[in-house]
Amino acid sequence: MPEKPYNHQEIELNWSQRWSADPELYKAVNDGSKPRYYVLEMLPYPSGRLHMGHVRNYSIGDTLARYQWMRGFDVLHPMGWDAFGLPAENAAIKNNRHPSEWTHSNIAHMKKQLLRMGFAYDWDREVSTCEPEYYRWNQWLFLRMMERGLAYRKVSLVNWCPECATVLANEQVENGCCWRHETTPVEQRELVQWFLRITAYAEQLLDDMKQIEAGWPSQVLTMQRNWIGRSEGTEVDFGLAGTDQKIRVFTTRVDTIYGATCVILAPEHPVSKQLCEGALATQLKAMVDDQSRKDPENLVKEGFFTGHYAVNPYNGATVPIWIANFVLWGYGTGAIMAVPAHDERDFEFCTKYGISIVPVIRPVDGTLPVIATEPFTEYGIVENSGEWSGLPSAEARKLMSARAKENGFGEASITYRLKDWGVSRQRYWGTPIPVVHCPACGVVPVPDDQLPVLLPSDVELTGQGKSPLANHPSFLNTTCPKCGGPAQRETDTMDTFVDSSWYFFRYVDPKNDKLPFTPETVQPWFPVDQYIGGVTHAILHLLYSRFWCKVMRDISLVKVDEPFKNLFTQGMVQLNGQTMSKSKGNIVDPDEMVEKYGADTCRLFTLFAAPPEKNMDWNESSVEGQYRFLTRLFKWVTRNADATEGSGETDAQALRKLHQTIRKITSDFDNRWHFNTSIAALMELLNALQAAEAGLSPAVRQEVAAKLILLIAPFAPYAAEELWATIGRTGPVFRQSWPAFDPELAKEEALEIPVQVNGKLRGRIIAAHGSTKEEQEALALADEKVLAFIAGRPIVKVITLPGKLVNIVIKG
RNA sequence: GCCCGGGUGGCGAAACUGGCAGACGCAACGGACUUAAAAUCCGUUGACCCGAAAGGGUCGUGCGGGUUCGAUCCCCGCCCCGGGCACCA
Repeated sequence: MPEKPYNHQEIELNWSQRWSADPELYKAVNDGSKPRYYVLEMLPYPSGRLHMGHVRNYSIGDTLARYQWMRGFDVLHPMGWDAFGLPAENAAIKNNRHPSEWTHSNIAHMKKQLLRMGFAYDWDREVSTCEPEYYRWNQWLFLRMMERGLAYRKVSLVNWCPECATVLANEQVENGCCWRHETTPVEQRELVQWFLRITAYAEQLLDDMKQIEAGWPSQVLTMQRNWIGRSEGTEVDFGLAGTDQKIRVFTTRVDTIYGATCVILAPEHPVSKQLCEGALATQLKAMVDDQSRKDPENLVKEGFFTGHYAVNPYNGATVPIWIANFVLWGYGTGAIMAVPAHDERDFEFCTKYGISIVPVIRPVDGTLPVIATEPFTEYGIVENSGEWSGLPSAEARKLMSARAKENGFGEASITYRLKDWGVSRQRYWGTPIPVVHCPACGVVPVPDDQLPVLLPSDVELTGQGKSPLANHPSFLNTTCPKCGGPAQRETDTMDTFVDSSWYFFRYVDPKNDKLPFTPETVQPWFPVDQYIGGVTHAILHLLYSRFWCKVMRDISLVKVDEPFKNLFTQGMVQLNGQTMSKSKGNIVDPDEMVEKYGADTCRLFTLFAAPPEKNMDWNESSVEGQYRFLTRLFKWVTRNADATEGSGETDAQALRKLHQTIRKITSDFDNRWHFNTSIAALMELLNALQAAEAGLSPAVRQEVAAKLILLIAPFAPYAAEELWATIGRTGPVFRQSWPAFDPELAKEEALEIPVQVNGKLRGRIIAAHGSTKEEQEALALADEKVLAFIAGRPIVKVITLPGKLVNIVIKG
């Protein structure tokens, strides 16, 4: 056949249409006849258009999915939409479009883009989290958590803009002010909100890391470990002088408690309010609302004395009670004892306010330090501490905790940095929280058979006032499921991280209307074999998903402890060293490149530019190279596939390169996914084939052409499919077997071995396969160039790695 | 400040982790084809030095030390870039 030109537009549009018209094409068989393989990529937020980060993520996943199909697996490769969220509401307010309409049109557009990229998804399993068919199961699962005490209400602080009279998300607070009222400082308001008790699973989330250690990047596990922040210490009750009241503090250094010179409360601590009257109360409110506290890096420690005193239960010492901006309400007990002699923060604070400094720990090999310019924060020997004096810190901590317990003024305690997950959002575009507030019965869960609690569509979004659902009377007013009396619905919706915490289970059983999914259906596919996504989700999404999985295990929906066996975190796509983002206005749209060069080129380029785990800087200059490569490949295959002439003298050479390439790419897939080197190997192969072309026999031309198509198929599916059809084979190409490599054919004719003299390359010898160490040494020592360098000097020793290297060490 | 990554030609990178530094691609330069251009094809391309040339030599993987026959790779001390955490008591 004559050489054909590579017309990417015609080829890709043709196959794109045929693929879209065939819903069976990418379906998982799911009958157990083949081993299963679940490839999962993080589902996108439908912001409007695909960006390069998506293209990179999905190119990696699609390449893997196609490879696993060719390896004979029954592959599950689904896609969906993380469709609830604030941007839809913002767009609604700005452009007067309904969030639903905005979201659905974005999904339609982005789906078209995904199809155009040639990604092989089983669209029958598409999940969109804003549909009632999906979010009703958020509600159902929420109710199960309520039953188990895992979902509960408590008072918590929210950002409040007095101008809009509404709650703001953290993203809507800019420089401590409202995003739409740049001069209006944001206040903190107390609101009763819903929480999920993830802290109850803190230990399991730590322990079960063992199960996924082998398949997850250690960096991600470390980040999660730090996030959970397990810390062993002691809780101690200080007395409030003149009353029976106690103030509980948490410390990891109870061994330093004789050096405590004040107690400091977080501004939000209830006792703070109690102790502050008049001018102090005003000062307190200002501190609570102070937005600069959210930027700890630049926070200047400030505080004030309450006029009250606390009593140290160990020695009866009376110390002043302060309130300070650096003490966190959300951690420990929200109150600390300050030991300036042995803690840097306390030192800084107490020095500033002239609070006394009492050293009580001496270094193991020294005397009690003079604390003048810096605290001594290490472990040492306890001093000036009554009966505890002389004990090493570690031992004192243990014994003193035990004493607190015995005497009823405290106990050893484990504290986590991890907090319970606040899921209430005073927003419209999210899952309604399925409870009813009844004046008679209190908080009443909506019964399962009344789910879903539907989000009404006719809601006015002004961005002002209370939660939008609270202004919708027919949604708000209902009857109590328990007593039948008039009641009001909860108007908060759920955090969208809820939606993405279990969608990958729903993919397996997406149309189930009895349960979130049937356990037996889902079980064979779990844990997910390979999850792929950005490292940006290393903490929240992945931690919530792990938590959710454990909860579902505890209610017998799933059997696995961990949802994702292997995790791959791709690097970010940057532009000039900066993350692409809307606010920076440096987003690159893939459409242009796809239009000009085609999806295959775009995919190859994305994979070729850098190894997938590394950040890549977007620089289109090398994209031409990928297009040229596909063009050359296309032409080579079409002009060789049914050639009838050729001597065959270069056959062995071509087959050798072919099998070396198969070996190389197979190992890249199975080990480290450095697809940049896989593609480079394919380029080398094509270069070699072009060089050998004139001497190839017809049989080898055909064989090599066919294998070449199979090798490129996971990376450039359109070109591969077109070529496969062009050479008269039956498709689809990604259902063919991945070519096997033959080690004999891949073997080099002879060994070329570098020879060094004193570690510097001085020559090369050609040795036969299977030649001995001695033979190779003899060859090296007979080599002219090598002899010239030795120049008759005495040989100290010769180091030979048979088949790899000879190094001759000489004197001088 | 702490914890991870990373630093290799003009650029993206490779070297499968102690054994031939720079594969593959981009860009650049030279040539062929062309009335011309584009496209395509062929060649050169780390720096410096010797040589008319073929060829040869020295240096070279952020900087400074070390281990080793041999270091981009291991160890010690720095510098720079990226990411995460950061008053977590």
